[in-house]
Amino acid sequence: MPSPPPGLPTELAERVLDLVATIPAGRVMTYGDVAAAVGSGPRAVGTVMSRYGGGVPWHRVVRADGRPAAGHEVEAGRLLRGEGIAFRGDRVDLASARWSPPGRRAGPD
DNA sequence: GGGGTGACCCAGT
DNA sequence: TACTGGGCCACCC
Repeated sequence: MPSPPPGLPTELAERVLDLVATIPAGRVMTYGDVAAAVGSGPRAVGTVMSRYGGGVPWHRVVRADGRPAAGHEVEAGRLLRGEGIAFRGDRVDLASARWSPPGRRAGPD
């Protein structure tokens, strides 16, 4: 069993993790995108990821400039390349890899 | 209740 | 492209 981090996950953390878990392989989202989707700020998302990101594809969440999470550039880059994500130097090519969750508005309901 | 910290974002230079 | 300053939100002491 993976050792759970100290402190219990908050409601915001659950929303962030749930969303990140839905990001398909080969695609990425920025902290800002995730923040907007859960109705919070990018700093808060970063905090959540640093504390509870271990259980989700955290490498699929990158900064607004396409660079992977601070302190995990190498690890994230290795995983992302393994998923076939296009790179521009050390940064993800957001133009082709950026992803957004499907909005219920567009679908039948 | 107040202040510090952090896997951030944006605009300006 | 790199650096700086201000703003943003949640969590911890």
